[in-house]
Amino acid sequence: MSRRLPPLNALRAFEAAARHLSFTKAAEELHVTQAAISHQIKGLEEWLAMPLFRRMNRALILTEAGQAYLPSVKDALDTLAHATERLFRRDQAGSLTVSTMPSLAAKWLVMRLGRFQALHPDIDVLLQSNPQITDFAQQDVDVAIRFGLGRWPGVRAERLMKEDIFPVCAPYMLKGPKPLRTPDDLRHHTLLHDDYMINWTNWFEAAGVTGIDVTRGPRYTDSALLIQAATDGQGIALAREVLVADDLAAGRLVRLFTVTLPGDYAYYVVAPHHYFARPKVKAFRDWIFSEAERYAVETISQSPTKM
Amino acid sequence: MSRRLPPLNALRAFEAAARHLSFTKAAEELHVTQAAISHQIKGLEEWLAMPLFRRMNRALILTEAGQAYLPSVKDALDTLAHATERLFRRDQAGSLTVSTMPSLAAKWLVMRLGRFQALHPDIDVLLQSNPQITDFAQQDVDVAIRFGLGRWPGVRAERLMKEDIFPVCAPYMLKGPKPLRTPDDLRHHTLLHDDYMINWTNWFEAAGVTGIDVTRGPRYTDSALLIQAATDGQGIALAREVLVADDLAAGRLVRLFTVTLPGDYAYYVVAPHHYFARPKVKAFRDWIFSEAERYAVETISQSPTKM
DNA sequence: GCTTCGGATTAGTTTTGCTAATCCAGCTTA
DNA sequence: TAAGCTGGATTAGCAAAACTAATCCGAAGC
Repeated sequence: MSRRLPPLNALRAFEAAARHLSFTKAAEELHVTQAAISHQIKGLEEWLAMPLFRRMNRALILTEAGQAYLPSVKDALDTLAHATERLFRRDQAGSLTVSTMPSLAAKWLVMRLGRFQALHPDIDVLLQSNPQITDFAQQDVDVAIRFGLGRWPGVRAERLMKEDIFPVCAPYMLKGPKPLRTPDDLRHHTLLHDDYMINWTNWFEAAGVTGIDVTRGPRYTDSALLIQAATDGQGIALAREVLVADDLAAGRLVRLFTVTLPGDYAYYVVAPHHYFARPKVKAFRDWIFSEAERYAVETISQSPTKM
Repeated sequence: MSRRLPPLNALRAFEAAARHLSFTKAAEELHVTQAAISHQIKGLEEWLAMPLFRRMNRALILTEAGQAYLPSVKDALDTLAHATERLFRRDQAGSLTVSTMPSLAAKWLVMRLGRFQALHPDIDVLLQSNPQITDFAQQDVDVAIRFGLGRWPGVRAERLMKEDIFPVCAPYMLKGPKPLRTPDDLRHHTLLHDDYMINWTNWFEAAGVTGIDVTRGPRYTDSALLIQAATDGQGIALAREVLVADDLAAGRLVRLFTVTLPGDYAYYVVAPHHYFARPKVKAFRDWIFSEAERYAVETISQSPTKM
């Protein structure tokens, strides 16, 4: 399957010069100098060992060989251009695969996607819930939202939202047999653990409480399940603000105390650098940043004042 | 008419890698290293802002975009390769335009072309008789045979045959009223002049004759007409050996004396350098050199001994 | 644990593409 | 007739693309 092909770039120059019957006009069209076209045609004629043009004064004439070659060259270049345009067009609509943690998907993203759909009715989001870091080389993912420090190698990470950590519980627990007035009261309660990057040790440190056994209590790798357990009254969950914001607003959960563990960790929009130039990825990125902005405004107007 | 096209060379790499689903095999096919393919694919994916392959361990998978792109890219490259092959093939057969002086055409080349035709029945020689130096840039000439010093700019000139100059006349003039025993006898005869690069002055010098008026007598720009006039008994022609060889052999002309004017001038096969790689030009060049060789052998065996 | 496989990356070299400036030959205009 | 214009060719140099050898990486196989 060995094709004998001349320098392909020179074919661009040839086709343009042949159409215009002018090196100068071809140069204009291709945004290069006349000399560049002259060089390319010369090289092509030498490669082919035959003239493609007759150089008259102030005129260019196609040789028989040039005339014979032109239709096919034009055809091939058109084919390539159309195929390339079709690729770009398919990148402006159709499906967009977004990968993110199950918790963010369930607790934050899903209830907002309707607004993306309304804004971009020709883009279908395929939400891929995956706790693992996305390997873009091996996975058909267009863009990911990850939680972390943002320093993943080989990708571009744009910081979307910060995250605060604090305890939450079901509202009725406030009226239960065991008090919940100070952080120290937590020693009498079941602690629900998020195994995904956060732990109670750091929070107790920040709260200035010691002597509480943080090794006890149910552990969840899926933060959404952790939150569900808290909502069901299974115990006190150390939760991330973004994931519980809606439950707090709906009164399904209440926040305990004012001690907040600010994290170095945040949510990032992540993809290989050149993906960000793709229309669909860009549309999604722009939209989600506006959602994060909107969320931040709503959160400020509902600042914690209780406890 | 502005097409948006990716780097075309990279499309070669893509198509080969996609067919083989292997960068290594694509590299083998294109006679480059695996790294070159890797670079090209990477560059193309970045230019397109979308992945064309999934890199698995020991395996390569085409993405949807890659799958969509491949048929058109293959099609275009095939189109170009076929068109190029057709160009080469048309250069192996069909017409071959040969430009030369009218005299050489009439007196030497025409009667030999039959042998070229027998050797290459698929090549039709178009013999263009033209006394001017060929301008290959403006004229649709594949190869020329010129008479001169061989130092024409911008072309390759291969020395075909040397040329000797001497007087000839019709045989019956030897028995005429005016003697023709010594070069000095020419003062009583009509001198026929070839206006194409040679003149009687140089010959008389070589013959050691003085006092003959070389400005008198008919002049011909076409050497073939000069020879025709001599054959008709119009006078004594200063002729070039190649052009009168057949007439001498046939007895239509006889050579006078042994004084020969060797010339710096010779016959050359002339064309732009890269034309010599073309099959048709090469076939003609090779053939005409064998004819010149053959002619040289025949001429030696018929060395001048009379007078 | 070592080897193999196959693509990715690094650092450097070679080739191609391109530029600005100038040349060349003819044509047009004043 | 001289000057200016037109448009391709050439020169010399720089930039970008293409390619190389060597090495790295991650997984699969033995």
